[in-house]
Amino acid sequence: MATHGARGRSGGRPTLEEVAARAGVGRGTVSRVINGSPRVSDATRAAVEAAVAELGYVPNTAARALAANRTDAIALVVPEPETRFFAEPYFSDMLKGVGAELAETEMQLLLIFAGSDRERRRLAQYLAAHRVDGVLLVSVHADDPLPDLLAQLEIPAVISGPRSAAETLTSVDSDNYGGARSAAEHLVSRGRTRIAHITGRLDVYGAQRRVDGYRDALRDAGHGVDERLIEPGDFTEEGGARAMQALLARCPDLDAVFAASDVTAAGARQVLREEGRRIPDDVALVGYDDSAIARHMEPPLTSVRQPIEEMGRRMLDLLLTEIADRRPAVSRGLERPQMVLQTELVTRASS
Amino acid sequence: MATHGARGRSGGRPTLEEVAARAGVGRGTVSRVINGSPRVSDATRAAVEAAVAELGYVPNTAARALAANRTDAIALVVPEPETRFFAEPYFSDMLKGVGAELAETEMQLLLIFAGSDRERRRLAQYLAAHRVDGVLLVSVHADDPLPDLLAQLEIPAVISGPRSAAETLTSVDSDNYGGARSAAEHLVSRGRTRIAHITGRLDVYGAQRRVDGYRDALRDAGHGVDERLIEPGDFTEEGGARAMQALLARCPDLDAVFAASDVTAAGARQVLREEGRRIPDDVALVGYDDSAIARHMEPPLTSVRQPIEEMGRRMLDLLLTEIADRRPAVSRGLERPQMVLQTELVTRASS
DNA sequence: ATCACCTGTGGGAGCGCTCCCACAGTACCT
DNA sequence: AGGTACTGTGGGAGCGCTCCCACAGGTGAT
Repeated sequence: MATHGARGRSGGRPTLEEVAARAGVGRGTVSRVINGSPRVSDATRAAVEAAVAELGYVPNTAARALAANRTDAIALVVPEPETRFFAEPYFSDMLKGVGAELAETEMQLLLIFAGSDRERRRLAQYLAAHRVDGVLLVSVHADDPLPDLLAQLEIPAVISGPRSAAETLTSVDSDNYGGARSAAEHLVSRGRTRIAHITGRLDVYGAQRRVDGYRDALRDAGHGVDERLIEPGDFTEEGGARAMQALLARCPDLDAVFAASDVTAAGARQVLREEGRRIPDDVALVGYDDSAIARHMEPPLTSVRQPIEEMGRRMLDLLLTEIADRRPAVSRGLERPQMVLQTELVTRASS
Repeated sequence: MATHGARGRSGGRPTLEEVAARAGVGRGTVSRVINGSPRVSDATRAAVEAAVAELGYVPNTAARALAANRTDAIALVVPEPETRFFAEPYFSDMLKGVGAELAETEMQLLLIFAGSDRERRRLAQYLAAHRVDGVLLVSVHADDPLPDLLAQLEIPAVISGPRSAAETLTSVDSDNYGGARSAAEHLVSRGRTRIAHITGRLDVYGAQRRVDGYRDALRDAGHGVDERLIEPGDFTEEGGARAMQALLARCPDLDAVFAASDVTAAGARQVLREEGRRIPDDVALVGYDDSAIARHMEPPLTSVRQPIEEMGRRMLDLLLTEIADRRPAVSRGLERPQMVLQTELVTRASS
């Protein structure tokens, strides 16, 4: 077996050097072919490709990473316990979008949960070691230090819901304001006048924007805003039930509810039913997300659809661009892109 | 800034060399401390650790991987489309077990779906590049070529359900035979005499073993086995419904059904209900997996519990051992461990 | 005093790539 | 003929580690 090098290798994987020897060219040329550089003649390229095929050459990722100072991997970081990840379709849809887009590339996707303190410490260590070229961040709360850590380490990152209007990271979001507004306007157009809102977690910026949209829609419709019709929730089913109880106790005359998520709406529905209110006859109900829950609810739930898969795809696009530009946009003095995708109201029997 | 080396570096991450200089020791010594070698004096170790802390040194994974020829990463390969992964609690439980055990180590877990042909080709490439030190394989069908590829590449691997009694890979499994047997015996003890079985996909070895357990239990109870009471399913809800219809048409006198999964049982329940059979009064129903579905079914479903999380933990244990031994067990002439975990029948109102 | 044998340490060589400089060859101007 | 500019190519240097050989210094036997 014709190998060179001092340490006798035992017929392991072929190296660039061996491919070069076989093709009768230099190391640099093989590298150029492997990496798709245009500065190679057609004949040479063909010879190299033949040698690669004959030897079954596969580049050594570690060597490449060391020499080129990149990893060809990106992380999808979910700052939640795994349980929530599996429970909420939001995440799997996002993953699907990212995965689909990523299949076009040579990049590797890592899924990292950072729900517990321990996991977060691990993640920090991981990022400090620069084991990924970029990070996709979903579901981040307003006070999360993760984005700052990323900025400090100069790791390209894209966030799925900005933390505030002044988000410094590149972000992709759906139009929470517009979505909420369309839901409230829809209820107004159905002749409802006492429209309540169960909010999401208010430390999530998008939840605040939904409240804004709801408020503005009612005000512009000339209904005015009754603050007693607004009850905070937390995106969960129990939170929705709790809020619904509070609302019914406070305003028994309400005739519609706009919930900040489908899961919240499910909790509200349960309480409405127990209290003998018919949906939609007595109380119209609208949710947010247009998840499977909405379609399977009894009656089927009107809901605001977010293009989550597309958000995933766009996030990846933006991240890859940032990585290609090799620096976070801010350190190049550019403004961070803030992409906002439109929502769509899906009308069903509940309203 | 005190850096050496020809290519002027711009104050990037500290290297081993810099830590060594700071601690006043050699490169080798720092490496020994980092890797926990015992051959270092306490004083030196302390000095190195101080330097590491001061400089915020984090080892460069790529360099380590290149020099040591390992990646410190393992893959959990799911030969299914992502959709099924999220739909079936089996996978997330398994992931939880693996994740918990892995948190103890420095290893990185990759989640890889290989449902489509395209994804499988990608995976093959990935494995050929030896980008992971080992592989955890779940839900593999009898004719899957993946295990052979792994063996050929000499990548340590552990499989979650053996493909056959002659599985060549290290495997972890629950006692499908015993689990099915306990389910059937339970129905017998409840006085049922016409006990049907809806099987799983029969190209999955575990599904076959469940049929065996069912058969033996009935035979040993002196009931004999009526082959018309066995109907093939495929672990899905639709499959369960279809099989239930066939069974009712063929054997209207059946008084119990043992389904190969909870999801299958859910499909069967739907049909039984439509046909006006009461559960458990007319027909007793038993499932398999003891998933959330079983607890939430109406009536709650008796089911065979598999310790899936523990299976995940055990798989990881075995894999890490094999990696530490640095060769797949078979090439060292050892017999592959075949670990089998016990199941437990959880009795509820459906039987 | 000599030898053997520990423990702890330093540093050369090498892992398999990419980057980049150097240079041969060709083409097209002055 | 000489200059300039490009294309295609080879190969040195270096990425930041681990591995391992060499060796200093100590200890206890002969």
